[in-house]
Amino acid sequence: MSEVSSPQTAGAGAPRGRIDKRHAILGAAFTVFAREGYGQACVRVIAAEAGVAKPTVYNHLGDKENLFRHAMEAAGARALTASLAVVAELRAEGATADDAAALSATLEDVGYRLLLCSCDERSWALRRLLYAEVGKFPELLDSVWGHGTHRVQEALADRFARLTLAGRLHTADPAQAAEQFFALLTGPMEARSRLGTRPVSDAEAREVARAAVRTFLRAFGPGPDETA
Amino acid sequence: MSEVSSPQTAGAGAPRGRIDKRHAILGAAFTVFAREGYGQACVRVIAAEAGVAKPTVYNHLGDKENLFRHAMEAAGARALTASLAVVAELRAEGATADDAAALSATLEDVGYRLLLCSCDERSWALRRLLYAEVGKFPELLDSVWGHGTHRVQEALADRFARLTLAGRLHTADPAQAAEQFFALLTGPMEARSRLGTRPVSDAEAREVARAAVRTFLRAFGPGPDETA
Amino acid sequence: MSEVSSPQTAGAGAPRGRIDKRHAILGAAFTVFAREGYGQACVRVIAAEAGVAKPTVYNHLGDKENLFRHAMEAAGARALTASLAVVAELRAEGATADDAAALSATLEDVGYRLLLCSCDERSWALRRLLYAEVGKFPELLDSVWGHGTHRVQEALADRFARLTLAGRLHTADPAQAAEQFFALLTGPMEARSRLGTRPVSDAEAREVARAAVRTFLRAFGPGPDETA
Amino acid sequence: MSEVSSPQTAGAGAPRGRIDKRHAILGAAFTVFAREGYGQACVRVIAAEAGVAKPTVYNHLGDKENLFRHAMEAAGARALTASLAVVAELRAEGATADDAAALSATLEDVGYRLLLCSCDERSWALRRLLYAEVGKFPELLDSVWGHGTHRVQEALADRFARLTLAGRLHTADPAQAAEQFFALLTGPMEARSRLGTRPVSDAEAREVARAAVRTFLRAFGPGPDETA
DNA sequence: GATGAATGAGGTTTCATTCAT
DNA sequence: AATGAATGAAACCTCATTCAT
Repeated sequence: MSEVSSPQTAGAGAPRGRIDKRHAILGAAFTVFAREGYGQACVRVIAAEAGVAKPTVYNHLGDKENLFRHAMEAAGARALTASLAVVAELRAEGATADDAAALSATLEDVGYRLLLCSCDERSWALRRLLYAEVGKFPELLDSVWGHGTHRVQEALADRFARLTLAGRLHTADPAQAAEQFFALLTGPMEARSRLGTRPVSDAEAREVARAAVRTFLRAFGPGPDETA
Repeated sequence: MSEVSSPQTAGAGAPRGRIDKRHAILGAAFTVFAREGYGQACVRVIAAEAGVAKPTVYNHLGDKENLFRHAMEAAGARALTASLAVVAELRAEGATADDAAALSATLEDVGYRLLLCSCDERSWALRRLLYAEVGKFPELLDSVWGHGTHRVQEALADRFARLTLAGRLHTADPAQAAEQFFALLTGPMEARSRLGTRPVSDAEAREVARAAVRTFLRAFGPGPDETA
Repeated sequence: MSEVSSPQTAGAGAPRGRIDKRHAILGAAFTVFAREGYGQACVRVIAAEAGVAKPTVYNHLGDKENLFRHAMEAAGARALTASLAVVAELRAEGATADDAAALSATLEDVGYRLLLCSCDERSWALRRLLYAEVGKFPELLDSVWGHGTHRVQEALADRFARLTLAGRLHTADPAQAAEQFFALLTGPMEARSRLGTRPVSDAEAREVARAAVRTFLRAFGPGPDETA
Repeated sequence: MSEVSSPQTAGAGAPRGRIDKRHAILGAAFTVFAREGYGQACVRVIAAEAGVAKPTVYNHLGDKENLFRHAMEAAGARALTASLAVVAELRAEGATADDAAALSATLEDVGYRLLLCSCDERSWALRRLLYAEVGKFPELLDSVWGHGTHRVQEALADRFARLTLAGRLHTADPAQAAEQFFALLTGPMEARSRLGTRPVSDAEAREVARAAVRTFLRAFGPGPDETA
C-alpha cells in the first residue's frame, strides 16, 4: 500500500523497531476491537496486548478513533490482498477453461477459495466491526470495505466479460453477474456460520460453492440450446 | 395558583399504563442503540428519548444488557412479522400464477416487498447491531435472527416445493433454492445501500428484485427444454 | 410469636394490626441494620424482611433516620429490660448472701447472667451499630446506651452500697465499684467473642464471671484481716 | 552512584512522590471514614481531602473496600506503635520499682499513658470503625485489632510475670491479670468519653488510671498476708 | 391505610487522554 | 522515544423518597 520511504532508513538507527511496534499496536488493536467491540474496547487492554505502555499507543496513533481507523484499514488491506490473489489466480487458470466442465470446476474452485477468505475469522471480525461502527465511522465504507469488494467484483466482472465474449457465458451485464455470483457465495454463509461465530467446515464451504456455481451456470452458462 | 386540570387526563405526558411505558422504553432503546451502538449508547440518553427517568428504565428492564436484549427481540419480532406477512401474501397470490409471466411477476413482487422489509432503516439497524454484538450476546442469534430468517426461508421453501410439484419450478432442494433466492435479493443490497446507511430508491430495489428473479428463474424456472 | 388477630376482620377499630405491623417493621429494620450497617442497609430490603411494601415503612416511621432511631431504641429497651431483670434478681437474692462464699456465688451468678445479656447476638449488634453511628446519631448515646448502662450500674451501685453498709463489701465509692465490676465482666469479652462475631460458650462466660468476681472481691470484699 | 532512574523497579524503589501521595490518601481516607462511617463516606470526599483526583485513589488502592482495609491497617499500626512504646517504657522503668509505692506509681503512669493512647481521637475512631464494620470486614479483627491488643497484653503479661517472680505481684495467670488490668483501664472510659465522642480531661484519665491501679493492686499486689 | 410505579440525586468505578521523567 | 502517574468526564446502577391508585 503505502510504500513511504522511511526517513530514517539511511542511518544506523532502528526505524524497523518503530515500524514493528506500530504493527504490533495495530494488530493488537484489531484483536481487541474484534473481541470486545469499539466502544467496549479500552486502550489499556490494547496496549497490554501489544506489549507497550499506554502513552506509546497515543504517540503512534493519536487517539482511539484514529487507532480504530488504522487498525481497520490494515485489516481490510490484508483481507483484500487475499481475495485479490484468489481472483488473480482465476485470471491465470480460468483462461484455459475451454469446456463446460472445466469452467464449472474453475468457478467452483474460485468460489471456494473466496469463501475461505471471507470465512476467515479475521474477515468476519472485520465485517462485524464495519457493520457495528459504520454509523460512527462512515468513511470506513470506502477505505475498508467499498474499495475492496468493488475491486474484487470488478476483477470478477472483467473475467465474466471475457468469458462472455468467448461464448462461455451469457450475460449482458457482467457487473451484475459478478454481484450475483458473490451473493450466491456469501449469502448462504451468513446463516451457516452463524454470522461468523462458528467455523464452517471445508465440506460445507465446498457445498455452498458448488451450489452457487451450479445455479450461476444454469442462469448464465452455456445453455442446452447452445450445446445442442 | 390556578385550577390546573388533572395531569393525567389532559396534557402531554399522560401515563396510560405500564405497558405503554415499557414499549416506549424499548422503542427508545432500539433507536439509541441503533444510532450509537451498544457500547456507546448510554442509558441516560435512552431514558430521555423515552421520556422517562433513568431509574424507570432499570425498574422495567433490569440492566443495560437486558434492555438491549429485549429491545433487539422486540425489533426482531416486528421485522419478522412484516416479512412473514409478505410471504403469506405470496401464498395467497402465488397460487394463481399459472403461466411463466405470472410466476415471474409474482416472484418479483414478493422479492421487491421482501427487499422493502429488509431495507427498512430499522431492519438495517437491527442487522448492524446483531453483527456488532453477536460476540457479546450470542443468544440473540437464535432469539432475534435465527428463528426469523429460518421461518421466512422455510415459508418460501414450502412455496417453492408446491410450485415444483405443480411443474412451475425445478428444484430438488427447495430449502437451498429459498436460500439462494434470498441471497440474490439481499446480497446486492449490502453494497447498494452502503450497509444500510443510504436509502435505496424503489427503482433500484425493483431492479435488484427483477435481476434476482430473472437469474433465479433461469436456474430454477421452466427451462427451454419445457418450452421446446 | 404474633398473636394472630386478623387485622382485616377485627371490625371497626383494629389498632392491633397496625401496631403489629409497626413492630414487624422495627424488628426487620434492626435485623437488617445489624446485618449491613446503617449506610449500606436499604429500605427496600427492610420492607421485604418485614413483609410490607416500601411506602408502608415511610407511612409508619417517616424516613430512614427515624426508622433507625426507633429500631435502635426498641432494641435498646429490650436489652435494658433483660439486664434490669438480672439486677432485680440480685436485689432479691443477694440480700440473703450473708457469708463470703454466698456473696461470691451470688455475684458470680449475677455477673454470668449479665454477660449472657450483653453477649446476646442482638446486644452485640446494638453495640456495634451504636459505635458505628454515634457520630451521625449522637442522641442515641442517651436514648439507647446511656440511660441503659447508667441504670444498670446505678442499680448495682445501690446494691454495693447496701452491702458495704452491711460490712460485706469495702468501697467508699459504690458507683466506681460498679463501674469496675462491669469493666471486669465485659472487658475480657470483647476479645474472647471477637467483638461479638463469635459465640462464646457458657463455660467461658462462667470463667470470665468467676475471674471478675474473684478479682473484684479481692479488691472490695471482706479481706483476710477481717475474716481473721 | 545514583541508581535513581530505574523505572522498572516498583515498590521498594518507588519515587518519593508516589509514597507521599499514598500516605496522604490513606490518611484522608481514615479521616473521612472516621467522620462519616464506611457506608456514608464517599470516595470523592476522600480524594478531595487528600488533594488528589478521584481516579488517583483507585490507581493506588484499587477500590473502596481495599482503601478501607489499608486505611484501617495503617491507623491500627500507628496506634499499636504508640501503645507498644508505652509498654516498652514500662519494661525499662518498671524494673526499678522496688517498693509498693513505686510499683503503684509506675503502674499508674503506664495506665495513664495507655489511656492517653486509647483515648486519642483516632484510636476511638479506629475502634468505632472496627465495631461498625467487623461484619463486612472480619479479617480486620486480626490485621488491625487482634494482633495489636494481643501484643500489648502479652507484653504486659510478661511484665506481670516478672513482677510476680520478684514477689511484687501475686497472680497465677499473668495473661488474665493483664486482661483485667486493661479492662479496668479502658472499660470505664467508654461511658466517660461517651464512646469517644467527648474528650476526656487528663485529670479524669488520671483518676481512672489511679482507680484501676488501686483495684488491681488490691487484688494482685503484695497483700497484708505478706506484710504480716 | 397499603401499594406499584416513578423519580432526582448521588455512589462507585472506568476510560481516554495528558504530564513529567 | 517510551513510560508511570495523574486527571476530568462520564458511565452504570442504586437509593431514599413521593405520587396516584
